[in-house]
Amino acid sequence: MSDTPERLRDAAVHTLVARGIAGTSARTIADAAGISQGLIFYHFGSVMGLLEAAADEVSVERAAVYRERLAGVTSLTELAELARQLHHEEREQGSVAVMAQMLAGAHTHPELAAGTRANYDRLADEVAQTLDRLLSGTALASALPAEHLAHAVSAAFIGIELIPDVDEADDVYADLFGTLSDLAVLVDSVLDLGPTATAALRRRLARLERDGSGGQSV
Amino acid sequence: MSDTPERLRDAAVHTLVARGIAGTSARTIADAAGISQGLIFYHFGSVMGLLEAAADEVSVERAAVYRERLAGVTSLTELAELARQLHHEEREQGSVAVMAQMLAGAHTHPELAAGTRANYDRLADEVAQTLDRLLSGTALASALPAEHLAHAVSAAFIGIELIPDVDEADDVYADLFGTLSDLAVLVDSVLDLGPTATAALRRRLARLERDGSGGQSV
DNA sequence: GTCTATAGTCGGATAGAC
DNA sequence: GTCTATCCGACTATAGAC
Repeated sequence: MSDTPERLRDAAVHTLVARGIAGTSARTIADAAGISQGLIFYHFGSVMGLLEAAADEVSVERAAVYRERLAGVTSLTELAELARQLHHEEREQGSVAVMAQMLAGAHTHPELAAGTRANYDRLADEVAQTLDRLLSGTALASALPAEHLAHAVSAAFIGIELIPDVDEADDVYADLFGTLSDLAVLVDSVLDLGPTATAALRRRLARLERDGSGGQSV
Repeated sequence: MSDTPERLRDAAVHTLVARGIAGTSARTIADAAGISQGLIFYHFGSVMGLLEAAADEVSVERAAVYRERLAGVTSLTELAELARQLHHEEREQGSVAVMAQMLAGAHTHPELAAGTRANYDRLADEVAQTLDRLLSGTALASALPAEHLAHAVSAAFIGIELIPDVDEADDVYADLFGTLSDLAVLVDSVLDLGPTATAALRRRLARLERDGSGGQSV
């Protein structure tokens, strides 16, 4: 339990989540780990080196958990519920909060951009695969590309971890995950409409796509 | 054109967007403004004071623009298209990018949290009012509460401004706004289904809401 | 109001003892 | 490997000349 690099990575994650990128320094991390500051440079070369290593580790660990949990999901409604659960766990492990702070830090230290983006993609890919499994073959497969949808959901997650709960009364998170549930229930319901309505929807979507007023876009 | 407080606010916004919260200091802002560093403390008391003033100003300005442009929107598909346009303008004015960096900074400087959250709410409220106008009275009014949906969309916008475009080839933004369009077209199409399908959808949503497996949630 | 100069703190990173 | 001590640059903020 006294593996120093491991303790430093953990302390880095904790400091990043608790104090933000602007409050994360060799000294604040070392204090959190109860270790001498110089060891960061001995083990990781630089503070940024430690931050990258810590962010990568937590990203890989959490992506594995996500993959396992996502595998059990059989509807968008269930997926929205899982999202809410994962968010609660994030409070402790903080992989998305870490990512948000690293993304903000990448504006200051561009060398962080590539690695952080890779971590973001790792998460988004897991979501994309699940969405693809749920949507492919349905009437909405072409109207709602899984990969694009996964990007939108992932971006929302990043944003969610940044928005502070100022007032105890209004719980932003309840609102946000409520919306995900609402949308999921809606799409599930649409998918579950009778054959007549589904056919009508297909025709309408096909026409709109042909007219180019939406769909794949750009 | 030589109003010093104004020049400092502009320089603060520019620095925040270009260099991130961790790279924004009295010196970097003053350099961007071509002005002595001490003036920040004379006019705003502290660096944080300047950042708050700058973020507030750009938030109020942009919210007014949003209000005007949103007023002309008549469908979700149009709304998604407007979102894409506004994002392009953000690159210069940067009100959402500023907000993202301020939110990241609020973890380091908790005194920024309340003001930044207020700026976020100002933006989300404009979106909520538009969504309410578009959705109220439709079959989806109760299934898709405008205020909650506005939170999700706003959070996604915050996240979007943070995600870096590492590879020139893959344009994240195209994906993200493509998804918004996809979703908007889908919901518009659902709203535009014939009376039989709409009635079926209403029944299904009502049943799910009664069973408590989704809807308003929490 | 704006400047230069400076005090005092905190940052990244290194050297050397153990 | 880990520590203490230290260099030096950047930071916030203030003082004082103009």
